[in-house]
Amino acid sequence: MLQTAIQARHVQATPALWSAGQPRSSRGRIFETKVTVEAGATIFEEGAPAEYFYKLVTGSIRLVKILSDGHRQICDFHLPGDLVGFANADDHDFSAEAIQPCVLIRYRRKDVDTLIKSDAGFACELQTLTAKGLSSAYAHMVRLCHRSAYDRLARFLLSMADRTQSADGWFELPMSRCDIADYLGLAHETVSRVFTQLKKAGVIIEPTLNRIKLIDQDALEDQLEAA
Amino acid sequence: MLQTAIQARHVQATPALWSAGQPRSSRGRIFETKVTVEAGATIFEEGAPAEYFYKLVTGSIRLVKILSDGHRQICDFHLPGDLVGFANADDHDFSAEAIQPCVLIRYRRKDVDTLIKSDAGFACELQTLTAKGLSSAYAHMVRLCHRSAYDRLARFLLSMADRTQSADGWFELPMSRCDIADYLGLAHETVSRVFTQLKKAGVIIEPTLNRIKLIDQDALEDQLEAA
DNA sequence: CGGCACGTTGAAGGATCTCAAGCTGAGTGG
DNA sequence: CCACTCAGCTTGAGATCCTTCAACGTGCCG
Repeated sequence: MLQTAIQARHVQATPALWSAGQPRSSRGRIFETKVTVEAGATIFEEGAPAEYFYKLVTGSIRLVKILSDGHRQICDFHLPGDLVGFANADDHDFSAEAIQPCVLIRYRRKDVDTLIKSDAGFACELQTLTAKGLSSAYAHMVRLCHRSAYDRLARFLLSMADRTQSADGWFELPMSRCDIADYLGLAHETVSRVFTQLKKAGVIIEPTLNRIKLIDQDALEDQLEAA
Repeated sequence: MLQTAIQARHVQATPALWSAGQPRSSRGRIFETKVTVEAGATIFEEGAPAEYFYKLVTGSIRLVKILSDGHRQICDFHLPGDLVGFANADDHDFSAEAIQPCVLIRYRRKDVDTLIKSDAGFACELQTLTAKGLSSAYAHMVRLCHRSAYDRLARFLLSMADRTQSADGWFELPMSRCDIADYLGLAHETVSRVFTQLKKAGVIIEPTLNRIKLIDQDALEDQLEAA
């Protein structure tokens, strides 16, 4: 079992990690805590009381739910800038697992109301980030409702490219084929098959595992449009 | 073509529709507008500038996206109390269509920052509602990732029962079989087949179309757990 | 009565899942 | 340096479930 190794320290004089240059505080109270976790660590567990929520600074995270039949489902991948663990419920509906080493800013959920009331800038940003999360959740539903495995994977790659690709068009998938399968609602064998199909068709190149470039992004988008 | 027939009037002296008994206002400005739409009307259109967002008071709404291949997808059903049209983007990603006659409270998006800053109670409630939307979006993903049509529909019915059933266990589905199919990523024929399967198995009864009672909700939940 | 929208049912075909086996690369220990 | 192991990835073959196409039923409304 991977043991969670969370190192936390209060942010006293760090450079701008949130919107402001100064750590969020009020009347001497510190509301932000910087947290570091290693790859594979569990940040919070499904079913546990939702004491904290986080903003991801570096690294990547998967939101996992284990279904009663033992299947694993991934509901979201979080990248830097995303809000993590801000669900409605008192308990977490999902586990959050670090795919890579991560740095996060941690907030106490019960401070939310205080923070919103004392800091309108925080309130606005929190609102914007939550709405962004909702918007990306809807985008994922659109992917999931596409019948064909090819469509789902192609659209997933396009969105990952949008989120993470560098100027030369290359990007790195932090997650495994299994993670992708559990995210797209496919068997991992199917994901693998579609990957080779995409490579054979010259749609993508992948010289080493998970290092990817879309050969003709526009053509791929058009193809998905037309289909 | 169904024409949108939106009747709007400023809320001057209505009973409590939002959290407070008084319409939201600040320095003499009115921020809330009550809006009435008839069944089938489009409240806002995919691609249009997102000038307003809404809180649904009565009625039901579907969030629709037309895919490039002509397929229609429904990303969400909204019931009273839900926030509608609060996406991140400047333009709406989806159309919102009234399934039943609806009453909504309308807000101007560009007033959001002002409202958050001037009214902490509003800010907190907005935040809570958005998080609730995110949470229900994740719940829907879990449904969508279930392979079998039976599972998807059964879980959908359970969630609709949770949201809308009265004390005696009966509830009314406001949407058509086609709507459900487009929501669950299934063919409408498949939805129809599973409905008859559920009825023959004695899991549900449906004396008139869309008026439903779950015979043994716990047993159904257990069955889905076990599967 | 006819038209229409919606729902149901049947049959055939196809896409994905499951099970099973082989492959690759990294890490380990002799 | 090589053999071994293990996890993750790839590939193959058959079975299953859903989709598609098509026909029919039902209720509503002019």
